[in-house]
Amino acid sequence: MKILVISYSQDLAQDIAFILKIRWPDLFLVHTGEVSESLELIHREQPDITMFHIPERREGAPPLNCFDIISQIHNFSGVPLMIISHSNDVLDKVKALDMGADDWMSPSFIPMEFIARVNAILRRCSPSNHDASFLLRGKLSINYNTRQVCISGKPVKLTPIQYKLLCHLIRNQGRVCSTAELLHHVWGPNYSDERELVKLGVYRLRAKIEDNPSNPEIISNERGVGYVIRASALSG
Amino acid sequence: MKILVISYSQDLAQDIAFILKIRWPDLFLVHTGEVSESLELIHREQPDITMFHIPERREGAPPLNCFDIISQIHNFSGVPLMIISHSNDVLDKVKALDMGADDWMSPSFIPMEFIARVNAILRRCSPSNHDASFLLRGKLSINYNTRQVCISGKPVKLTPIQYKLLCHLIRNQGRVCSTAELLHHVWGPNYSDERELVKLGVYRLRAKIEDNPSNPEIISNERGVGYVIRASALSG
DNA sequence: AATTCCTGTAACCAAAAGGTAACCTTTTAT
DNA sequence: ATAAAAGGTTACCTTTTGGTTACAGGAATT
Repeated sequence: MKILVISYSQDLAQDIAFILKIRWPDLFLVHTGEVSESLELIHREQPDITMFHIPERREGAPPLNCFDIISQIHNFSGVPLMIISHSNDVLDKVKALDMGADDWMSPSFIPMEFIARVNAILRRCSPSNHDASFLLRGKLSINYNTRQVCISGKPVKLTPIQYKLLCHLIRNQGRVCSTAELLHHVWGPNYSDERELVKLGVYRLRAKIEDNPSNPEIISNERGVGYVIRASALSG
Repeated sequence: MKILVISYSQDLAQDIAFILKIRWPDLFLVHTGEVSESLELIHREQPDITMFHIPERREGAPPLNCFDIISQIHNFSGVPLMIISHSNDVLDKVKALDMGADDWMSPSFIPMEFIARVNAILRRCSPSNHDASFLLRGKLSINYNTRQVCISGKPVKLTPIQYKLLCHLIRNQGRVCSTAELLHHVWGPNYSDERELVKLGVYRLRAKIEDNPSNPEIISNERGVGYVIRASALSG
């Protein structure tokens, strides 16, 4: 996954790089040079997504025209573009989006939202990338597109019920999900008293995702209530 | 251009419809009914984009789980989703985007920005974006003009259904397409329970494009869900 | 008119998944 | 200490699913 970050603020570039590393430890490029160089870089590197930080103002130099840049890029590349700009002017935002930008964020973004939005764009723009819609929590990763689940990098084949069960627990990570709740969400609204099923379901899921199923670390039981994946459970 | 708006607030639905009419005077649908009906509507109408307004709170009824809805929709459709929600919680936003939403806006959006964002999503997701007249992915090539399909350079003659099936899977490469979705897209909206057809259709398609049909490498099955062409499948 | 091709129906089978029930183990309450 | 309850474990059975084959009706082609 090749990510190109173009920023004229050394600090912001650093910040973005740091954030992106959380999710894409391997590949990214940061550039803080001149516009023409940046365009050249897009052309040469063919990144999967480009983040363009438009500076508020540059001393000496003429003010950068964000729209010119977008249109220039789109002359030779269909690369997904995320604009990062201080401007609060809705007109700027609208114009940028209309000209071909895929999203627009303020530089004071919240890292998690930033990553999520990058993800959303990548998912749409490079559906061939099997990494595009996925969640990484410590040793566990889930790709919601391919429904592929990995534990410590190793792929695990889950049945539909097991997959749904894991997703629900992950989605509600840190909160104890009652047996009745799991039954309802995973098995469906027609089930309500068959709590045996949850027991077996968890057992079978554990058998596939726990290092030592008889001493489970990921899915823990809250006696008399239900099951939970604690925040600390996936760090190993 | 078919736009589906699902809202539980009659007022907001009206507002959105009004705004959308500025840009797309012709086609749109608004729905304000029950969740199951809404899903059914997506299934039947196959909109190009869906706006989902998550209500703040509904009296009497259990609170709507936005994430469940997204995940349910993605079980049978790859329709682009824009979530409209009052929630200011970044975690909600991130979760929704991670689960497959394409954008997230507050109901107090500025109309122009709303339109611009819908535009941006459509630009990326609309089919016209996908059918360059020619596609080359590893060993597979498709000429959309002549409908000529080649595997490792060798031309393959596909029947209409087989061609549509392959195109849909390729267009959604990396995403598991549910049996229902395939049935709907390939066979048409009048089919909904004849899952036998998909089974046979895939079988016959495999017979033509797989090196070893009884050990398929291109089209893989996701038990209990559907079929997918994985990103890695065409490299050979 | 004859033939080929495409599509859908039906049936078969093996494998996978899910469910039932029993039994064992641990925890909790009396 | 003992019984009861909850959860873990196992074995077995039924249902579902997907791959496969055969066949027939209808459309398209010759």
